[in-house]
Amino acid sequence: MSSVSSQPQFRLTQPPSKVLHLRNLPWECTEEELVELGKPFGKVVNTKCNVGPNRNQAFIEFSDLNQAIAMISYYASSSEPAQVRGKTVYLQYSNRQEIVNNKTTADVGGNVLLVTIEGADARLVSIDVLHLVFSAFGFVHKITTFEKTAGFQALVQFSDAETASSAKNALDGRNIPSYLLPEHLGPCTLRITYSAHTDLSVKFQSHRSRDYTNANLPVAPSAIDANGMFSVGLDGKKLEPESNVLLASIENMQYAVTLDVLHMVFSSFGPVQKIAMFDKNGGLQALIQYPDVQTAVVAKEALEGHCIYDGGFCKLHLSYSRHSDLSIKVNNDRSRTTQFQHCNDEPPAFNSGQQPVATHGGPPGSHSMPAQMNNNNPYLPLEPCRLKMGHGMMQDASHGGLPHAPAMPLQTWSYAIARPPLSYINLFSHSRISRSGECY
DNA sequence: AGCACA
Repeated sequence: MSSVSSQPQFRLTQPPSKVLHLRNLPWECTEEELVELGKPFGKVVNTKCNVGPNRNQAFIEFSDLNQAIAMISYYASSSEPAQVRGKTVYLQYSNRQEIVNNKTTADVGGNVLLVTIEGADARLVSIDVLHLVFSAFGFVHKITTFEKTAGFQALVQFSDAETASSAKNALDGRNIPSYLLPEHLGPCTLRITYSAHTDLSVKFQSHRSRDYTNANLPVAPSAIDANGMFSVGLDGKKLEPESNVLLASIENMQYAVTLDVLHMVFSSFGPVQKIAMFDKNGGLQALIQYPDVQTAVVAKEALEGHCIYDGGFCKLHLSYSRHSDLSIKVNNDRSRTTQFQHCNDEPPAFNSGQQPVATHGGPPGSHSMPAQMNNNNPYLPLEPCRLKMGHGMMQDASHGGLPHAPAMPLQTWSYAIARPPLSYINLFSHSRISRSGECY
C-alpha cells in the first residue's frame, strides 16, 4: 500500500542514478552487450536485460554515479545514438539506485527449467516435440511432464545452468513452431522459469517422462500403447507394434545419404511405396513405407544395425512407425511417393537404381548397384546392398583399372557434417520469428 | 519508446 506505486510513473527529469534504464533494445540483447555498451564510461557492475512485457528493456548499473552521468551526458549530445545490434537504444537514469535481485550472469538459475505450455491444445504437445525443441540448445538429460493447476508443464533437465539459460532466453514466451506440431493444433506458448531441481527422478520411459541418459531404463507399461507421437524410445525394442512403415534413424552420418540411396537400400526387400526424410535431433531420419507389414518386418530385421556404407558409416536404426500411410504432397529431394498408379508398371521417374557410386562410374558390372536390387526379393542379403565407400581409392587396380570412370569418393560430397543441430535454431536466434511466436 | 523482482 505505502509503496512507491503512488509516485508518478514518469518524471520529466530523472534524478541521477548509477543505474540506467534502457529501452527499445532488440529482443535478443544479452548482458554481455549491455556491458560492452557501458564499458567506455566506467565499470559496469550489474546488468539486467530482457526486462518488461516486451523484454526489450534493460538496466545497467555502474560502480560510480559519475560514470552513469558520463554515459547519459555523452549520448545526450552525441550525433550517434547508443545502439545495440544496430538498433537505437534510449537511455535515462533509472528511478532506482541499484539493480535488485539480479543473479550475476553465471549463477542465473539451475540446470532444470520449468516449462509451462500455454494454449488450448497445450496438453496435446508430446514429450518428443518438447525434446526436439529443447535439444536445439544442448543435450537434454531428462524431461518430466505433468498437469497442475498452472496447466500442462514440463521439467527439462540440461547438463548445466548455462545451457538451460540459453534455452530459456531463446524460448521463453515463444510459440512452439507450428510445423513441429500436428496440423490441427493451435498455438502453444512456452513460459519458462528456473526450477529448483537439479536432477530429476525418472523411473520409467513413458509418454510422460523420459531419461535420455539411461537407455536401460524400463519402459512403463502405460507407454506401450501410449497415444503419443513417435514412440521412438531409446531402447526402441519390441515396443512398437509392427507396421508397414519403418522409421529409420541414421547414426554416424559421415557421408551423404540421399533419398535415392535410402530407396535403393530399402527396395531390396520389397517395393518402397513412399519415403520421406527429415532432420530430427540433429540427425537424419526417414520414414519408409512398404505395402505390407511383412516386408517391413523383413527389412527391419535385415537392416537393423547395419551400415549403409562400409566402415561403420551411416548406421541404420529401425523401428516401426505409428504411421501406416504417409502423407506425401510433393516429390522432392526429401520426400517421394513411388506408389504406382497402375500395377505392373515401372516405378515413375524416380530412378531408384541410381545411387552415388554407380552414377559416378562404378566398374561396369562389378559392384555398381544392379537393376535387380529393385526386385521384390525379400531375402536378398544385406551385403550386396552396401554401397562401397571408396575412401577415394575406388580407382585402384583391384577393380580392374577403369581409365575414364573413377568413382567419386563420397567424401567429396558436400554434405555438411558441421551444420547446426537443427535448422530451426536459426529461426529462433534471428528475427525471422515474431515475438509472439510463429515463425514465418 | 517510459522502470524489473515474487
